[in-house]
Amino acid sequence: MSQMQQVETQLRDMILGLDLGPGERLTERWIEARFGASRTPVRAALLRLETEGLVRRDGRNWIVSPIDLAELEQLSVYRQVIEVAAVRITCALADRSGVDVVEALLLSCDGETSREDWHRAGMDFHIELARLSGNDFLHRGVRDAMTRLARARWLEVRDEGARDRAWAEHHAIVAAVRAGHADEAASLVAGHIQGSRSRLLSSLREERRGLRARGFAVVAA
Amino acid sequence: MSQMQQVETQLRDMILGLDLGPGERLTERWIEARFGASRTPVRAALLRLETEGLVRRDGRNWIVSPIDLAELEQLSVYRQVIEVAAVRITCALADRSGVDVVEALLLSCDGETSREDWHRAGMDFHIELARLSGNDFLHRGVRDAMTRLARARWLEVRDEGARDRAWAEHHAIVAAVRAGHADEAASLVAGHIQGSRSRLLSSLREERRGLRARGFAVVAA
DNA sequence: GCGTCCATCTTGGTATCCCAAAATCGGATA
DNA sequence: TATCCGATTTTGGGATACCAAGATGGACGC
Repeated sequence: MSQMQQVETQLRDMILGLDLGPGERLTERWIEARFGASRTPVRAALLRLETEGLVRRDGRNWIVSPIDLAELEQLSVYRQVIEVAAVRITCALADRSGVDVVEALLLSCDGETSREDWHRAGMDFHIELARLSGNDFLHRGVRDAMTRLARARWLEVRDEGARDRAWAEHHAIVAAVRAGHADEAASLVAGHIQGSRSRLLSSLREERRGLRARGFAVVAA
Repeated sequence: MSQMQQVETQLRDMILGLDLGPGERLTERWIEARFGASRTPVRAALLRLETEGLVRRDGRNWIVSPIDLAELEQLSVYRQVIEVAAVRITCALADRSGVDVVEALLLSCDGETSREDWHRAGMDFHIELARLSGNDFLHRGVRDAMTRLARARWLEVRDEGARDRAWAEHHAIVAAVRAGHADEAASLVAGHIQGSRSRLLSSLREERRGLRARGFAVVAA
């Protein structure tokens, strides 16, 4: 694997894992030293992460993208649009056997599963579900949206109840898709995303002070 | 304007204007010489154009992205999903005065207008229409999709009838959005995109031999 | 004539160097 | 002590040097 890809993935992991706080300044030279690469791959990685929305420019400088509540709201609307469209397309397919793979993602989580793995499986569920549509743009759209949402979801305070409810909704979606019930699947997906959105945003709005105190830039809606 | 941005925009214009044929190989050193910049800005430009889908890697090399009929088909589905969603959102807004700007785009074209300007106005209509929704992700999604479609639309053989019909459909969409008739606007947009898609694809499929003869890589569906 | 193999050239990947602009820090001054 | 100003450092943008891997091509052997 080339150094550029190494820098890119490691930096992405640090950002998504909140090792680098939202709003934190990044210097090319710090990254260079941190990962033992030269500036060329570092700059390439930053350019790619910029298009993913994980990093952005602040004047001449680089910063880790702040958490922007308005952006999260728009993102949820976008997700709702494309995920609903994706399941509708999937329901219209003759071969929907791919749902098994998606269901396996759900079944892989139980009481022993770490918080990290729940988090990842939650993202992958939506990404893989969209992939079943066979439309790369819907798939990539969901993937990009989930990437941008990842840090916020990590920050969200979730009770176990919410997690179990989300998992139940995921199962219901799988069942509807498997049965090919497009309208039902669409409304389940829409409702699920709507619910995630309101929980996420209200949680973040409550937590906002505490997060800023931790040095995390959280931009209001 | 920085050199990187110059290289990026000029290279993009050459690709979209078909001065660089689909499938053509690009070497960093050729671009460097062509634009009088060094490899640093050249590489940055290539990385950004890669995320726009205008350029891609072929092994270790760079090539101008071929025209991929399967991709165009998926792209049209994606467009349909997000553009319909965008006009529905716009129709639900209290203030829809932004449609005037979009309508002005249509009115700026007449018999004297060059083919280039018609082409650009056709793209901008859809992009600006999506922007009215106020959702950045829908807006960017449409912008990216139109960028990827641009070369194919350029290649399409269009009679003046098709162009006028498209313009009439655009006007109808504007009227429906202004009146706030969401369902009507949605079905007009869906129909318009559907029609564009079938005309575009059938035209390209017919032209495919000729295009390949001109050295343009056209990948089948 | 044809295929194979080795020298050579080209290419992208990486490291490093230079530069101009911006930020920073210290000291002089009011 | 507060403030202003300039020297110094730091930063990103750009240019260039170097390298390894892959492509190319021509000579040699069959």
